[in-house]
This record gives sequence, structure tokens and C-alpha cells, in this order.
Amino acid sequence: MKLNTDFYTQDATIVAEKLLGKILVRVHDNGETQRYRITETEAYMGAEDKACHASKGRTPRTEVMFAEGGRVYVYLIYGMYWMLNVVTGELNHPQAVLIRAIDKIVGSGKVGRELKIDKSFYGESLTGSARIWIEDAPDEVIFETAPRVGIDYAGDEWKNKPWRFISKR
DNA sequence: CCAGTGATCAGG
DNA sequence: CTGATCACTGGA
Repeated sequence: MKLNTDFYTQDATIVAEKLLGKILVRVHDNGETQRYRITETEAYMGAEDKACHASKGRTPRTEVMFAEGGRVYVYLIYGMYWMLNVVTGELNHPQAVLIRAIDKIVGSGKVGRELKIDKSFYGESLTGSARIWIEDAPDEVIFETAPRVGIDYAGDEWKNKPWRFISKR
């Protein structure tokens, strides 16, 4: 069953944890369907969080994070990799969860490449799209937490938050 | 270690 | 317009 708006409007730290073990579904134009279990996520927690893009203010790129949870936030990094994020939280609470790994595809850049994510997914509704959504899964998940990756610029307080969630089998 | 690669944003 | 920066990966 597709995860609904009630799920996505929770805080990013909650959603990031609960997304572990859930099924990410991607349907291509030719009908080919990919299904992957989400195995690693990171939470970005709003305007306060120096590691969150939205802490730099409301810009065309960060705009979608201010929407109610349940949309896709994508951006290109280093001119090569599309980062796939899920917008979470209530309206005007700019939060998102980065999908870092799905099954054997470990690495946020590889995830975007594997699923053929591009700019056209910016703002896509995860509750209403026919080409990308996430389904609930009953599996119990064992996970550990760790600091987030690649955010040295954020300062110690935010850099050290254990907001990376890694599924252990 | 570091090159590749291009959108994005603040500043003139 | 310019130039710095970047939630990364892959190859030396």
C-alpha cells in the first residue's frame, strides 16, 4: 500500500527512520518497473538545521521543502548526480529525507542514476504520481544511526547529529 | 589523494 | 555577468 500524506507530514527524523525497509517503486515510460527496499536515509530538519539547504533561505531550489510532506525534492550535485529526497513535515516546515541507499545500490548519487531521476521529478507528488512512490512493508527493521555525510560546512552542533539511518539486513 | 561537471545563488 | 560552492563517485 502506498504511504500517504499522514506518513509524510511527520518530522524528517521520524520519516527517515520509518522509511527503512519500505519499498521504493519507480515505473518507467516503457512500463518497466523497479522495486527496491530502502536501506539508508538521512534527515534534514528545517531552517534551524545548518546542514539543510533550507537553512540558507527560501529560493527556487529549496521552495518545495516548504510544502507539506509527500513530494519529491531533487537537485543536481557536482554537475553529475541527482539526489533523491522526500519532503516531510507540515506546511512551512522545510524538511527532507535523503535516500542514500536502496538494496545493493549504496550511495545517494548511484540511487539517482539507477532510478533515472532528473529535474522533471522536482515537486512530484509521492501520493499521486504514476512513476514514483513508496509502499509500506511489514518487515521489522534493525538499524543503526550515524552522523550525516558530506556536511562539514554545517558546524559541529549540526554535523554531529545522528540523523543518518542505516538498515542492518 | 583529486578531477570531473554544471546548476545555483550571492554579489557587482 | 562572474565566480564559489556543492547532502558525490571513481580512479590514481
